[in-house]
This record gives sequence, C-alpha cells and structure tokens, in this order.
Amino acid sequence: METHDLRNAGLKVTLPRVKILQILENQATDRHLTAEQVYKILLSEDEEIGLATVYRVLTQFEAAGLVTRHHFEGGNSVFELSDGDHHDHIMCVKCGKVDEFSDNVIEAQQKQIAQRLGYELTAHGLYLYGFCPDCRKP
Amino acid sequence: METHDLRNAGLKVTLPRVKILQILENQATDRHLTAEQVYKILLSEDEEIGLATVYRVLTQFEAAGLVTRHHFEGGNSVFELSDGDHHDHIMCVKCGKVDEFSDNVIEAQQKQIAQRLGYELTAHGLYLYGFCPDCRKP
DNA sequence: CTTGGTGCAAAAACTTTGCAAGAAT
DNA sequence: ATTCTTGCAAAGTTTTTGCACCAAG
Repeated sequence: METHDLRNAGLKVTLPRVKILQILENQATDRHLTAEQVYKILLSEDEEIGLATVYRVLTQFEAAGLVTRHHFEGGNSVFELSDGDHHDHIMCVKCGKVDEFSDNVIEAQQKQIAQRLGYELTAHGLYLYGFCPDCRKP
Repeated sequence: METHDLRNAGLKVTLPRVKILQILENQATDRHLTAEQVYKILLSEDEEIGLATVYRVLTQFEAAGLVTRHHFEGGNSVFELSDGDHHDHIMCVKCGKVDEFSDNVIEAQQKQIAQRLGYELTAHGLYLYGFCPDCRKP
C-alpha cells in the first residue's frame, strides 16, 4: 500500500503522491524515470498534476528514502524506487535502457579505497555505459 | 607547449584557448573545475573572455580528447585535463575536494559484468562520495 | 480549524546558439 | 582572402520557488 509508505515518511496522503508512487512501482521494463517522464505518464492518465509538483514530490521521496536520484551522463536526473539493496547501473548509450547489477568484489574494493584515502564513505555510484545487446552492431 | 596540443587538435591557437589550457594545467590542488570556476579564474587574471567562450572551448577540448567532462552529483559539469590513463574519483561531500584513484580489480570486474550482461562497453565512471580527511568529524 | 500540499507562473541555474565583428593562417 | 573564433545577448533546458487556493488530518 502506497498509503502506508507515505504515512511512514511523514507525508500526507495526497493524490499526486500516491499516483507518482504507483507509477514508479509499475515500471516493468525500466525502473528509472526522469521527472519529465513521470509527468508525461501522469498526463497520459489524464491527471492534472503540474511538473513542479512532480519535482517536489520526487525530491520529498528522495529525502524520505523512498526513491534514489541518479545523475547519468547527459545531466538530467533520473529517479528510481529504492529497494533497500544497493546496486549499480549500466546504461545503453543508444536506446537509453538501464540495467542494474551488483558486485560484491567491487563493493569491497570501494570500501578499501575510501579507507586508504582517509575518506568516510557516504555514497557511491558506479555507472557503465555501452551498447546494449539490442543496439550492438551486427 | 599548449600551442602544440591545440594545433594537434585541429584548433586555431587563440588566446582564450591557450589561457584555458594553462589554467587546467596549473591546478595543483584540484584538477577538476566547472566552467564557472575557469571563468572566474580568467576574470581574476583580467582576461576579457566570455563565459560562453569558456563553455565552447571546453566542449571543443572534450571533443578533441584534451579534457574529460564529468557529471558529479549536483548536476553541473566539471572538466579535467586528460592524462591518458583512466582513473576514478572520490569527492568530499562537504568541501567539494576531488581525489583520484584507479583500481585494476574494479576495472576487471566492470569488463566482466558488461560482458555478462551483453553490453559493449564504451565508457564507465565510478564516483565515491564521503567526508575527506579534513572534513571528518573528530 | 490548522497545517501542509498543489498549481500556476515566474525565476533560477546551467548551458547552448545566432550573429556581426575580429583574429589566425 | 578565407576560414575559424569570439563576445554578447538571447534562447534553451532542467529544476526550484512564491503565492494564493485547496485538501488532509
């Protein structure tokens, strides 16, 4: 139930928030959406929700830990429903598809590197870019 | 000599380009600058070079392989003089300092992951974020 | 009721572009 | 002389904010 997640996050249960949460949950093919994409989906469902609200809601969700914001190459932000586990991303430079993966070896190396350099790690992101299977030249 | 690098890149040797290249070369503490920062340094040296030109020149340098553009968290681009070798970055979330590192184990894992997922890798970036030694709480 | 959320429009931040004037080869 | 560059201002993108109105608790 979205209602519960929102209450938990200290956010009032409003139509825009519920709708946006549902949209994020219903992404089967690619869990990563820009604010603009969320907005267009809302429009296509005849919801009268402003783009500014989409940004506000997504930012609140991020603060509440419900979603994660990523900065892929190209500059604009994409949002993804948090699922507890950390994972990294590989993005197709042609079609924009995003796949996820996680790798314990890499995670361990990262911690080690941060320690060696004297940093206290707070976040990390690994982004690979390339041609996905469908977009590779034959 | 900057002149040589520019000629090599097929770019005319002009004062803005030479100046900007010098600025990038002279970064002792942090090799990573935003366009705005480069612009401010130019101003502080009494150079009459427009911000638009800074962006244009940096973009040309990027196309020529002279500099690399990164998208750190926060959205804006930072530029760094290319040095041939690939390396990754760790950034202080408090003071903005950027350190570099490279790790063969991680590089190898990345290739393996891409292969497993069927991607043909074109680029990759690993970004760690945390408190640098100077900014850690005591 | 009271507090917080929404929509709209306007602003902000960052980056790109059109164009006439100027510089490099 | 020709071609490429520059500076400025204007426009483009993406994201944030101010404010009056509306809705949730």
